[in-house]
Amino acid sequence: MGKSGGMWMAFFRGRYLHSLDAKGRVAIPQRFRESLGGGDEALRLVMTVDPEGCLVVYPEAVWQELEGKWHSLPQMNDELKTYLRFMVGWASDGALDRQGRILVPPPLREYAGLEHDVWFVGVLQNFEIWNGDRLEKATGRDRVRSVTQKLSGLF
Amino acid sequence: MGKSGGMWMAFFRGRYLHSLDAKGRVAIPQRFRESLGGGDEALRLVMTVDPEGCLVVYPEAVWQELEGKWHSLPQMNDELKTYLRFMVGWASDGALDRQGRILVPPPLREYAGLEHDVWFVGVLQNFEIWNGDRLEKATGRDRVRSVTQKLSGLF
DNA sequence: CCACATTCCCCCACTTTTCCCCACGAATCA
DNA sequence: TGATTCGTGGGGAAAAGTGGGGGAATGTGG
Repeated sequence: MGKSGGMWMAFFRGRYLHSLDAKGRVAIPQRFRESLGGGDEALRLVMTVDPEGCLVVYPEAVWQELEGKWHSLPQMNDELKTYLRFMVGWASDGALDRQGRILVPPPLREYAGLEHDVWFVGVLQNFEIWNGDRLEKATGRDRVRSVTQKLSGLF
Repeated sequence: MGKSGGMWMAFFRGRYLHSLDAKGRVAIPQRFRESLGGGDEALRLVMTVDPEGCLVVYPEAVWQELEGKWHSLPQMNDELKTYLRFMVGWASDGALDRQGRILVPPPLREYAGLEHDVWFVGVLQNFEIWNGDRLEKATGRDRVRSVTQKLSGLF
């Protein structure tokens, strides 16, 4: 399922409830691990923050692409600097341990308000890690309905 | 009827009452299985949620087309992010087991309020899975009547 | 340069979930 | 009335997630 199907793009989909243990570790959903990297090698990733109040996780390759874009931008204005201070300043790169877990650094844990229960949410190219209450607010039906209305013209 | 008639399009039609077992599995109506995939191969599908409070199931091919469209849009847009968090964030892809059943992941089960009895409703390109009470409310005559009036110009 | 504390990561053990298989009963059709 | 199809239920192996002990690495303060 989702894995060897052939031309099935390696997108992240779905939501999973996992638990952050006392050491600050959390297991990446198996489904996401499959989308993370080729074969059974490194599985490196980059984690940073999102203004919505959650963490965002990119496969290393995707992140590098982003950095390339930022680096090649013509001029460095204040807005870009603010943006980079945010995205890059919070970024933490790492790898999965042998049990498929990552260690969430304390500052990121605090930023996203992560306690014991955390939600993983796949959004195609990357996935997010949420505090349950915040996620609920961000995906409430009322909000989704209005957004759906606006976007429905696009497809 | 409906099935082998020749140029009969493989749309989903009709409603069926099935039961979710203790393990969260439910059999896909045979009629729907026929419309799902070519021949007797994979029969892969993607299940997600609808703001109305039910689940939506797409054949894999239909879903991929949607993802392709989303993927081609500017990913930094907040509204798109909210939309993806909803549609993709709830998505679950899988295949039928040997008895033609799917496993409904607990979060989706809870979202749609699915207990033992669940309704399958075909709506052309995809089909939905409903809690009985919610379905009744969503398809009440009064509501349908007013909607029908609004649409009457379209066909 | 050397204790000491802290952090991180490996390994192991346990519980829960998922999935594959077989079997039964009702309905349908010949 | 026998055979086939379809929906339902459950056993059991495999996989995935969780928690904790302990050693290596890192960093800090004398």
